[in-house]
Amino acid sequence: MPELPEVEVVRSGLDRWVTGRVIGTAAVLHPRAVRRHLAGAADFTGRLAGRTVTGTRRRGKYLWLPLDDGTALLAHLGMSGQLLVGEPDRPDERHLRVRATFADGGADVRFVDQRTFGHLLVAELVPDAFGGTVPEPVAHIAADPLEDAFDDEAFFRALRRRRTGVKRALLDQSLISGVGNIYADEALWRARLHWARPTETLTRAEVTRLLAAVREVMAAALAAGGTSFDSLYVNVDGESGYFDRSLDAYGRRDLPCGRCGTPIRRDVFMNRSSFSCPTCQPRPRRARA
DNA sequence: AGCTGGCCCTGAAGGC
DNA sequence: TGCCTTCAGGGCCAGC
Repeated sequence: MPELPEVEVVRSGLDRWVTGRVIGTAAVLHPRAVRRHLAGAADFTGRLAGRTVTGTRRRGKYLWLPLDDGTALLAHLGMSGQLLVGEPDRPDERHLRVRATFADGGADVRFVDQRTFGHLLVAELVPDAFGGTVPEPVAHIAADPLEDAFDDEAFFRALRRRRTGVKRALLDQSLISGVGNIYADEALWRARLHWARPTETLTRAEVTRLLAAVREVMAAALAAGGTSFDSLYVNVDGESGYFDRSLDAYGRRDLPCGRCGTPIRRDVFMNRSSFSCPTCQPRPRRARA
């Protein structure tokens, strides 16, 4: 389940392979992979043919390749999406959805996605709220916590205005982008906050602690090449990261908390798992799922 | 307007 | 053995 660190590993891995190269042809092998490209698969491939890739960019969990005509190839990996680089004559992967070849005949780029929650599209680059440009579908999301543009004070004020639980807020990409279920649980564990804590009761010191925890856990995951909890996330060479060995809360049901030894508990809300330490992260009297 | 829950999708794993 | 159920979850959107 790729979150910010995993997407960044993919972006940086892709960079030297694609920057400056001219796209030859693209092929869509599964229509669902381009379902958000509303003009359809033929328009999608038509917009890529002959374009030069000018770089690689990322915000939160979105990754894009700016093209030489003011558009960009945008990718969201969803739960199981992979962008793989390799020799064009290798066999098709089982869940190959989109293939892009290059005019020089060298290594191609493939979008492989078992669960089909991921997608690709081509969109115009538009100005964002921070003086840069982003693909149009990315314009509505917040900066991610590793960007200079992220405003800690504005995040604190937004949390105080909300009437929801802190984990739900962490997963809301319009407040802070790039955080998914794994890093939300890890950051809350590090900051000793329960997932159901009402955001309007958070103090400035707690939000500062939480943001520091988000940044620390993401930086550590990045350094380890990302997390691969269920082996579906891989870098452009098809290799898994090993940060899952360093997880303190996520997936550790009934295992001892690394700080106090209390068994980690698993709760279900938002139809997903939340792992926390009952001692370090006591449930607030007033809880908001 | 802000917030919540349902839905999309596939394959692995567990239960009977 | 084999079938059925459960689980993984990001983002969109309907509806309250």
